[in-house]
Amino acid sequence: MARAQAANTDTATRTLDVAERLVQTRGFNGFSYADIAAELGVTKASLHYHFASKTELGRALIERYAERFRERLGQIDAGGAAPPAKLAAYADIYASVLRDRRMCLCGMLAAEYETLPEPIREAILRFFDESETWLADVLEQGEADGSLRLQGSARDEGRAIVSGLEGALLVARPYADVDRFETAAASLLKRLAAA
Amino acid sequence: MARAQAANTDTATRTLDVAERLVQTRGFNGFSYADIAAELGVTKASLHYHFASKTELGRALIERYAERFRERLGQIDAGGAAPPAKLAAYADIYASVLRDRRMCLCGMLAAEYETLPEPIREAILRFFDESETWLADVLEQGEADGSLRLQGSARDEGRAIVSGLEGALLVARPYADVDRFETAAASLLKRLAAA
DNA sequence: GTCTATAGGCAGATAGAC
DNA sequence: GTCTATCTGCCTATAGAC
Repeated sequence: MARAQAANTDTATRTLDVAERLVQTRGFNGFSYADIAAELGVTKASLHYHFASKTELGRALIERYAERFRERLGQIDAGGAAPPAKLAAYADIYASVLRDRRMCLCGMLAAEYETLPEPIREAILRFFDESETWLADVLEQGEADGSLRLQGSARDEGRAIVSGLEGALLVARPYADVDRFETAAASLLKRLAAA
Repeated sequence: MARAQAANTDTATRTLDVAERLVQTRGFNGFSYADIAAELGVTKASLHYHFASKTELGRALIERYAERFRERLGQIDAGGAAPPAKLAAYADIYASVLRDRRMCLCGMLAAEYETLPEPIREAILRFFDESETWLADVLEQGEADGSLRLQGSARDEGRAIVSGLEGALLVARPYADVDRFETAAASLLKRLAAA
């Protein structure tokens, strides 16, 4: 993991890549070490060398996913767009997940929440909390500069956006219908546009 | 199943009751025949007598769930309330699911969609289709009588409501926070209220 | 309709050689 | 860091007695 490895091709990273896709498409209870091993052409024992337990693998998965999500939020902030455009860019993160025919990693894990070990549970809640905090900030900016009009508190509107987008992903995926998602997302954001 | 059984206490019915709760809380891949058998105090073999395969059990589960959902929609219609009140009653079906600390059965299965056998997949899509059709009707009534104001088509607004409520359930459940759901649901419906 | 017994497979995980 | 081999336990499902 350290040193000058070929960054994206070491076994640990490739394991995370495959496991991430499997969780996002099949759920944490819908794949096994054997699935990953077969796809990478290694044995299950090798995987256990890098991630001692499935719980540890899951924790690492969320951590990397949240970190990348955080980076994308930082890029949106750095772009300096107006609040409505920031919200659209936020929704487009979700759209890109669906175009990959995946569910949001943490949305999927939220469904399985009751079956998951404690370290994973905590990480899921932190992920949603971060999104909600970032959205609340954007919504407050928009209210301040007059580009957005909120009906409830920034916190509550932020929560409605997160859950609205997660639900749009959840339902659109069985239909394999990106338009279905786009329409729901647009309707979600439209109501915040200033009159 | 037929005859004059004590309606709600025969093994088939009790199996459906327990399995339904397990799917709604843990997912289809998160429980086993052994879990149900232990809770009912019978053996796994007995369960297989009533539901030969887990797939058959799942199909029966959705069928009963959809039928009961259909009945509740019928009751709302029979109540003769105005469209905005009908929407609130619809959202309250979801709230009652969350109060039971459950996810919508079909929302849970939507997450696991890719891992599910074909008969179950079909039943999930039919469930969402029915809700969307019913909602589109209510929304059109509301637009006609002036009690609701739609921004998009009735079909699209209906879809946004279904996915918005499913997402609100999905995210609120890990937080075990009914208020979180209520707030998101209210915000979802408020924007349809006539000016 | 429920039971005992069991088949056959896959799960997550570990020991120890290389 | 990857392998072979193996453990233990659970999974869905079936056969056949009662």
